[in-house]
Amino acid sequence: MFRTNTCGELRLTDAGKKTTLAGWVQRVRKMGGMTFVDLRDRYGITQVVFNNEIDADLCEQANKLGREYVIQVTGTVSERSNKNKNIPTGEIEIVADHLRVLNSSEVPPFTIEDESDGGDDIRMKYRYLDLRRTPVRKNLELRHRMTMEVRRYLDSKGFLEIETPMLVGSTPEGARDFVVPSRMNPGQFYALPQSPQTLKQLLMVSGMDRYFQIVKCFRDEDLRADRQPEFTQIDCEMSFVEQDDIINLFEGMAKHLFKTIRGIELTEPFIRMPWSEAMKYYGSDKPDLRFDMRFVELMDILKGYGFSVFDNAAYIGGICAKGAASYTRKQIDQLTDFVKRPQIGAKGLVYARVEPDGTVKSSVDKFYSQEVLQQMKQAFNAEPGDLILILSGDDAMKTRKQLNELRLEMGTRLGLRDKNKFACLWVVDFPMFEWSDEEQRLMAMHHPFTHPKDEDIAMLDTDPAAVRADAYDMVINGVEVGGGSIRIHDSQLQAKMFEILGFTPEKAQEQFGFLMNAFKFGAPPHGGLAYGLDRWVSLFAGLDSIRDCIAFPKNNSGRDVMLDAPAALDQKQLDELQLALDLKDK
RNA sequence: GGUGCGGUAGUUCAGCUGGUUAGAAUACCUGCCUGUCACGCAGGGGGUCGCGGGUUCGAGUCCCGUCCGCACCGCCA
Repeated sequence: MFRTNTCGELRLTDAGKKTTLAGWVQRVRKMGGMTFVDLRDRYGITQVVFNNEIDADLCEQANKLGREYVIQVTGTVSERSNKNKNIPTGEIEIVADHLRVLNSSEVPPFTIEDESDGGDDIRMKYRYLDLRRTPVRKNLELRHRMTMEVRRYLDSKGFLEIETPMLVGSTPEGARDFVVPSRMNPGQFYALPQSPQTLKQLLMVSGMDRYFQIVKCFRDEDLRADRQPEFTQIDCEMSFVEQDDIINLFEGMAKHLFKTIRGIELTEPFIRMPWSEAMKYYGSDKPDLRFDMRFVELMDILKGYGFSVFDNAAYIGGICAKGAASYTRKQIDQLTDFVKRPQIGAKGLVYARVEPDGTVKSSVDKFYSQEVLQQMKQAFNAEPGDLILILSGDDAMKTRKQLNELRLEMGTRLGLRDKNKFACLWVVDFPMFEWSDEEQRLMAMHHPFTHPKDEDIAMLDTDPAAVRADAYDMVINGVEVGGGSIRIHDSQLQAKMFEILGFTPEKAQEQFGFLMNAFKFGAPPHGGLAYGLDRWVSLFAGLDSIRDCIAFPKNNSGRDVMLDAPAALDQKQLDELQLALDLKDK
């Protein structure tokens, strides 16, 4: 037997037992006549002791061990004279009587310890070593537990897990596709799915009723800390349901995860906030509701007093930062610089402090009487010690988005974005379309299969931009953790959608004929949702990047630095695919 | 496509307004050490300052270009 126990399980009650452990050498401490080895596996660390007076040869062997050697040790579980309270096995040690080196190791390029000295770059290059570290392993363990709970929950609700193909056809709408050339069909390409969207809808046509899949999706777009070109969705679809049915069932799943994984019992229903409200009060379709600081619009109060910036603005709005009146001039200047950064693009920042006596002192006092400023104070329900921050602009939506950045920044500065606090909500009633300047046409905000709200269908012909969709996102702490919609199941309505999106009937037939044809054969009403697994895990683990919960992630440029992929193909492979490269020189 | 920050020992970093032989910590190697657990003590080795060009008597330091990394904007139905 290679091992009788793991490095994490032996306790004082095991004292006196003979045991064999196998694992990696975390560290060797040579004391002259005796040598301590910390032996590590994924279950923990156990101290092994070699004593010169008991077996000099064995101790000499132990002195030759290096970091990350793989060894097998047989010995007796013994009570330690000096106990280590920092580790679960700290009350015992193994008094070794046999040592076998299973494999040696070069000195690792970074220290394989909880607090590694390695930066991201080198840890990614040697990710297999990084994964030996407890914090990283814990993230994968958490991910495993979450997928198990997802399967348990959905199975209990009658869902079938069904696999859909990874080699599918390219679709024009949405993100760029990763494409795969077909050797047997020269000049033709598969695409990797951006999501199994149409396939799961076809499964509904097939009567599968309740489907789910924990599935890789692929999008050839630029990366972010929360975006990888391949990522995992918990993809679900249901038939014979309305929006409420879906929201309730998947809110139930969220609560199940909170309870089983984080031990948090969420009893209240999640807030359901219309998209228009989210934009109006938070300037974002994914508001972070761990703190309030909602926008207050000030057009009525502050316009018309000769302050031209405000008098000419299409939008004036602000937030009230509780207790931030003590902000120094320097801190305010930092905030001003923050909102003026090109990525945010505000022209400037107006502030007002509520003094201890209740008076308001602002940066634009010369334009406003105390009476007007008091009116403003009332609008915010501001109290002495509060700091009011105001942005204005000639485009209401743009200014709200700027104010959103400021709100989040203030939330961070005031410590209101606690990673152990969770604020969940549904954002509902998204617009059906949004205008694309680049394409000069309406684009589907969610996707082209989304059902318009029944009461808005009439507007599809008259005012499509005003049509709202039966679409919903779940947002936790400002992170979009999932979203879905009721789908169109009528081929006529689907055809109309494609028309509005600028497809000719021929093009629509070519791209999505399979779906519209299927709808002609008794497609049931259906809808669904997809959760982003990587984001859920990151949220529960308190990670800054989803990379940290992915075993082998891509870097910022979409490269796998460990595999050194992507890479050029051999000429032979290109020849087989009948592909010739025509790379543009840089 | 764009903006910002970074690239110096195996690793993480310091290195000022340009100026002798580029430092620290840690890791590594050698020796000593019988209760360590971030062991300790003594000693040692280790550098294409990302790369290319320029300015200068002189560049890790300044300038230009380029590559790489990270964050963000665009993009991500």
